[in-house]
Amino acid sequence: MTRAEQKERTRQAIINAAFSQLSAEKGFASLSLREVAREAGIAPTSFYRHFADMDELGLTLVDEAGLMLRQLMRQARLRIEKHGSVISTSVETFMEFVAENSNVFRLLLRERSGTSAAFRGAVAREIQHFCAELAHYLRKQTQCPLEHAQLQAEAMVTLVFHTGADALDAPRELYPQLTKRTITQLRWLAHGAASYGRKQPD
Amino acid sequence: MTRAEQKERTRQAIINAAFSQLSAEKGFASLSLREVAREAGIAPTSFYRHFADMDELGLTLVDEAGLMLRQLMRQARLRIEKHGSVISTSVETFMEFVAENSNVFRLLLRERSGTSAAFRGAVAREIQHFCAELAHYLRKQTQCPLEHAQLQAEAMVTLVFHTGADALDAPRELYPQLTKRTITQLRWLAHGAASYGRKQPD
DNA sequence: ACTTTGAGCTTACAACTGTACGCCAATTTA
DNA sequence: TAAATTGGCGTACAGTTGTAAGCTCAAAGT
Repeated sequence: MTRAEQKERTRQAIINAAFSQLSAEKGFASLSLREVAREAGIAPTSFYRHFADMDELGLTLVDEAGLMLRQLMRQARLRIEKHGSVISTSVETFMEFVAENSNVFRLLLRERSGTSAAFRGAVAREIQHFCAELAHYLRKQTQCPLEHAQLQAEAMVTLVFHTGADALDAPRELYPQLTKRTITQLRWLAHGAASYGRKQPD
Repeated sequence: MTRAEQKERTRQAIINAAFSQLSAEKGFASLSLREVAREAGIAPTSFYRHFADMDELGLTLVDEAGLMLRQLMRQARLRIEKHGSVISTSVETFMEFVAENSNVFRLLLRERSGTSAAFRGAVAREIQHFCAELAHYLRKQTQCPLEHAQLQAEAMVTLVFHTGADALDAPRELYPQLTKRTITQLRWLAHGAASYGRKQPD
């Protein structure tokens, strides 16, 4: 089985090479097959033994990023159970994620509005997962109608993601301020949804 | 003066060529100087008589887009004075803008998280203008503290922009639904900010 | 032990990129 | 009218890209 093992290893080398070449100045679109192959330590044409396309690589990266997103949510839930305060804990956890995995978050952020419909769809699906889980959680907590919860979850995720995007261009010292602002926005939203909801059920 | 006149004309030809080559599948980054020159009807090297760089062209495009954004806000205000309902009128006006100028909106959306710091900065500035005007308006209307208004305006713009992004990939039939959802989110936010604000002034 | 498989390599090519250089011709200036 | 300026052109070059074709050779299958 050393055969398949070796293959998987260079496959990972390719994926790692791609991730490590992403940066603030370089998006996936401006990544070239040859560059990736070079950094992965293989010949350009060997790339095709693992991926048919750069697009296929990209979708793999998005999948991996989505996986990390789900881990993030799990971690947030754990912290909430211990620490209590739902909103602030969530935002803080998310900001940590962005700080420590900026390349991963940037990938999601960019390809969400990128030039490939397949990429956009993949990212949208990952974020939708995220929203759905959050909505489920909200519904348990506030016992509001499902559609309500979904709409609120979507807005929350939108606001948090936007803050994450700001964070990518901000020095670390500003993170507390960004976090605080976002927490306020989310509290407003939650409060409004709770009290306004009754007057306008649909 | 036919000299400068002619120059300005081909300059506009370049700008138009660039705009017309933007699409869902093609972002500014994947635009080539030669392609743009070809569509503008000039030789590749003639491009340099007008812009030092593709980047310089890009910043010009962003400026132009920002200008349209400000026109949009003016139009929204006019409609509000006639029609009343602030939130729904704003969202509807914005959705029309996105539908009719999708390439312009896409440019802003993409370069906001693009690979050029200069671009990101330029877009951020345009959106900040947008937010500031909205904040000014909110403050007049609700008489809340300035920081409050800015925070709320920022959240509103974030939510509306995000809906615009969704709209780019959605068939026209879904626009009313998207619009309705966003209006609800904005109402929640406004309501929450108004009532929650007193309890937590800062 | 023999054959098949397949990951990885080298070489090669055609397409495209940005841009340096120098010329032309028409407008503008002196 | 003579000189200077300048928008536009054609040519040319070096670099990069994706990928096709065919080889090698060690592991896996028989």
